[in-house]
Amino acid sequence: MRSRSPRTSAQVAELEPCGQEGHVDCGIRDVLDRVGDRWSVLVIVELANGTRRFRQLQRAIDGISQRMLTLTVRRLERDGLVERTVYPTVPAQVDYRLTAAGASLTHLVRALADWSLEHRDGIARSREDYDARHPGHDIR
Amino acid sequence: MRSRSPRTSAQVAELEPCGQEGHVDCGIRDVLDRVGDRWSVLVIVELANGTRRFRQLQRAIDGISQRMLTLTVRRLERDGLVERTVYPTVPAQVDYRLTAAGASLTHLVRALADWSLEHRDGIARSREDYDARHPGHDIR
DNA sequence: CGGCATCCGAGGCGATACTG
DNA sequence: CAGTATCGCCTCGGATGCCG
Repeated sequence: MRSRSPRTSAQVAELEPCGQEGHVDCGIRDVLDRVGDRWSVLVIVELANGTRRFRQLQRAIDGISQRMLTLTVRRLERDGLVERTVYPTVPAQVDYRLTAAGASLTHLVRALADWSLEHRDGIARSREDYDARHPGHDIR
Repeated sequence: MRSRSPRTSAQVAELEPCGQEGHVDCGIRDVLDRVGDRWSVLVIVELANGTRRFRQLQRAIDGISQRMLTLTVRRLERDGLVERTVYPTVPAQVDYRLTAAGASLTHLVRALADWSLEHRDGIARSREDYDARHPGHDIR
C-alpha cells in the first residue's frame, strides 16, 4: 500500500462538480497512503481521546499486532502527526499524543465515522442485493 | 487489506475529546476498508467530476491497472456507491456515475484533499527532519 | 513495559494474453 | 471498448523470540 509508483505528473485535482476529464493525482495520493491505512486512522481515533501509552493503544485498537502498532506510530511520528515522549523510568514509559497537525485530522476522521454510521446499513443491503443478483460472482 | 479479522465487540467509538480508553471499532473499519483503498477514492474523485466511461477512468487515474480498475468499480457498484450502465452498442460502452450515496462521499474526499494540500509541505519537512535525526533508520 | 529482528505465509496487485 | 483469466512478484503483516 505504501509502495511508490513512479509519478510523472503532479497536478492538482480540480474536483469541479462537472469538470473535464483529467489526471487524478497530486497530494491526494500522499494523504491516502496515510489516511487510507486502517491502522493509522484507528490510532488517530484513539489518540483523539487523549494521550495514550503503547500498551493502552494496543489494547484499545484490538486486533493490531505489536509490530504494526510500532510501525504505525513511527510513521505517524515521522509525518509529524503524533508526538512521542519517552520517560526514562524503569520500566520505560512512552506516551503518544496528537500534534496540532494530527489533531486537525480528527475532524475528518469524525466525518468519516459519521458517514460510516449513516451508510453502513445501506451498503450492507446493497451488497446483499448485488450478491443475490450475481450468484457465484464473488468480488469480496 | 480487505481481509476480515474476527471481530468480537461492535461498539461505537466515542470520539470524545478527552474520553476514557476504549475499543476503537464499529463501522469505522467497514468504511475505511473502502475509503481507505487508494483506488476507490481516486475513482470517486474522478467520478465526482461527472459520468465517465471505463477508458476515461483508466486514463484519468493513471497508474491504475485495468484489473484493479475493474475490481474497484465492481466493489463500489456492489456497495451502491457507483452505478454502472451498459449500452449495447458495438463496441460496448459502459458508463459509471456516482449514486447519491457515492456523491455524499465527495465532500469527505474534498476535505481530505484540502487537508492534504494544507499539510503536505509540513509533512514533507517533518519527514526530512525525522530522517535526518534517525540516519539509517528507515521506516519507509 | 516498549520495543526491534527474523521468519514466513497469504494475497494484493501488475503484466500479459484472450474474448465479445 | 470493456472486460475475463492466468501467472507470478513482492509487500503486508502475524508469530515468535530477544533486549534495555
